[in-house]
Amino acid sequence: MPRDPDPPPAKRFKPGSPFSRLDKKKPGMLLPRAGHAPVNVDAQRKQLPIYQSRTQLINQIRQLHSAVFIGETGSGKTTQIPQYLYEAGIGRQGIIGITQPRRVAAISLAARVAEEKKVQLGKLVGYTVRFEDVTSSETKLKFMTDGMLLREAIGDPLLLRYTVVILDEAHERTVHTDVLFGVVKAAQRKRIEQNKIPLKVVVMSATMDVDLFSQYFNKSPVLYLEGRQHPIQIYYTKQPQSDYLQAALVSIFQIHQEAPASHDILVFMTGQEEIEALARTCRDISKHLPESCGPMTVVPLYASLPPAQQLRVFQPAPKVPAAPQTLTPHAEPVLALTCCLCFTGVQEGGSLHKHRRNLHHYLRHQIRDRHGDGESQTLQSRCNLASVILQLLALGVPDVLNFDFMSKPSPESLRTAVEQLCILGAVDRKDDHVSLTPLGKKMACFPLEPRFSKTLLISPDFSCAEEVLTIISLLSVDSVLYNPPARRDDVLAVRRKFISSEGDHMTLLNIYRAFKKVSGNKDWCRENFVNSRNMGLVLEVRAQLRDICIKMNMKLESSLSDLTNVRRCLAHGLFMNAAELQPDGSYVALDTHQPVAIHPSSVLFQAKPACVVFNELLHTSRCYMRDLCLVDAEWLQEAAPEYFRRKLRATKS
DNA sequence: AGAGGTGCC
Repeated sequence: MPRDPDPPPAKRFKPGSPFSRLDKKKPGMLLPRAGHAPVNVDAQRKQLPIYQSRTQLINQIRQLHSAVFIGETGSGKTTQIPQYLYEAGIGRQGIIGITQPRRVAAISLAARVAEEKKVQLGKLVGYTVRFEDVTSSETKLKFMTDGMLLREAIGDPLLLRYTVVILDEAHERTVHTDVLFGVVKAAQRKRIEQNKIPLKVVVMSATMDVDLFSQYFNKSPVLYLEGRQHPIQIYYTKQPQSDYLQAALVSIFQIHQEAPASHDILVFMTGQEEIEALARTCRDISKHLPESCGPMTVVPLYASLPPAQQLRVFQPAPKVPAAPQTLTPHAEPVLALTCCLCFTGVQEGGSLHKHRRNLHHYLRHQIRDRHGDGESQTLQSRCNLASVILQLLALGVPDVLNFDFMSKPSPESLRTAVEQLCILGAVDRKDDHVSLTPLGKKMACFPLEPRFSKTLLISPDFSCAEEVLTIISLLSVDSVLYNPPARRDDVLAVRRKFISSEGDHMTLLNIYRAFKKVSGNKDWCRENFVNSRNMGLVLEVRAQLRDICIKMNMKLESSLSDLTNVRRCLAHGLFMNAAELQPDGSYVALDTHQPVAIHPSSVLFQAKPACVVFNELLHTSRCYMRDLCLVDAEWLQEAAPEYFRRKLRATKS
């Protein structure tokens, strides 16, 4: 069928259009353009629209405890406001902390601001993300991930090192950022009550729906940051596009042909798979373009790329960065294509499923950005509330059930979370009062889900802490198993030598041990279809967890060849995630009695183990158990006799 | 007999 997408916006270049306005040579905005003539960063800073309102902004913030800023991407708010505050002497007694939802953003923003301040990164300007702390005693402007500040708050609930906390990208909310908001708000209130140096809170959002933020921070004023570096003009296609990937592709090459070579194109897509496919197609096509077109560099950008590759979008080149919806690089493209999806004309059965999934993905972001109601449900579904509750208790929040959440989780989900922590022995509950047990206190020290920190903490009782450290680290990162579909048979053949009939945990452990034997050899990884980057992360996570264990004086022993103890330990830690084989060959989860199935990726997929614990449940076409470990039913009983007695009663009644 | 989302500590 001939495809006839609407003429894309590039067709409409004409004098006075936003594109022709961009023809005026403007230096790159937020990031250095290495390779070009040296640019004057001071001059660049002064060109930012936000610079005009600098004095006014400073005067307003000086008088406020809290403020909410709305400024679109490109207004320069994230790089400039921290500097304005610092330059105006606001918060000089302490640190100005700027939180970001993502690591790459925290790192690249810090690098840019250090460049603007002409200082070495890690001195006046630094950043802190997991595994990387590029700060020093001199650091006054500190970019960090939200998660890092939340961790810091456990040791310092009043955030006394900070005089200003800037919560950036506030529109990208999760349960964790909601908790962070609550922690920051409480710290601010308590510091006033205790006559300590006040904490200024600045919330920055790219979207207009900031009423909730303003309300939450004591009806703080909302300040609008006018303008952006580059004007925006939105064009729509006249008709729905049956194949938005194809339409994007056509648009990309029309723009590439017509726009000046210095301009970049940014395409928003729904995920890694689409991004890689589009990048491949673009590269293929660009090889066969006439020379008059100029070269095209295609730079994919998504989270699972190595950070160095993610930063490539900031290098100057004619290029097409392809980014998922949630990742906005801090470069100003000449044109951003946001691809909306629709069902019209989607015919093939296989791709219908895919489109539906993508649409779902897309809508979720739309809904989350625009709609206040139902939001808390979306937020909850994305993360384990039990770990949030544990964290709150560790932060010293006295009444967790009535914590000042910006969007309150349902009482039922809160109850379930507390119940889970109770069963794990992390909390005690008397009437409505919930408190941390000594075990729970230790559990909160690990950057892990409660059931994993519990498993790790009891591992010395089974003399297998080293193995459990390894297994939990392996489960904490994206899979170390590399499964290119095109080489499926090779993968199966190579992996056979690691497979354990005791399940996925033991199989992963075998792979890790083999990897260590060859000292992390990259060729070995390639030959054995092991993702060496993720394996590298495993080593980092493991080292971090091990440090925490050592600080707690845990006895770190290895069970060596006998892995029964390891499985017993997993049974004792993961007993809430257990399932039993039924006479008809199906499985039932012992906790909820719901039917579950073994995920096809499990090494036990074709086996029929009588009793297993699993890592997580995946609700897709069915309810799948992922990462299974064979256990004895008796181990579960000895792990939590009371819990299983109750479960048994529930079954009978 | 058969899967597929993200980010963070």
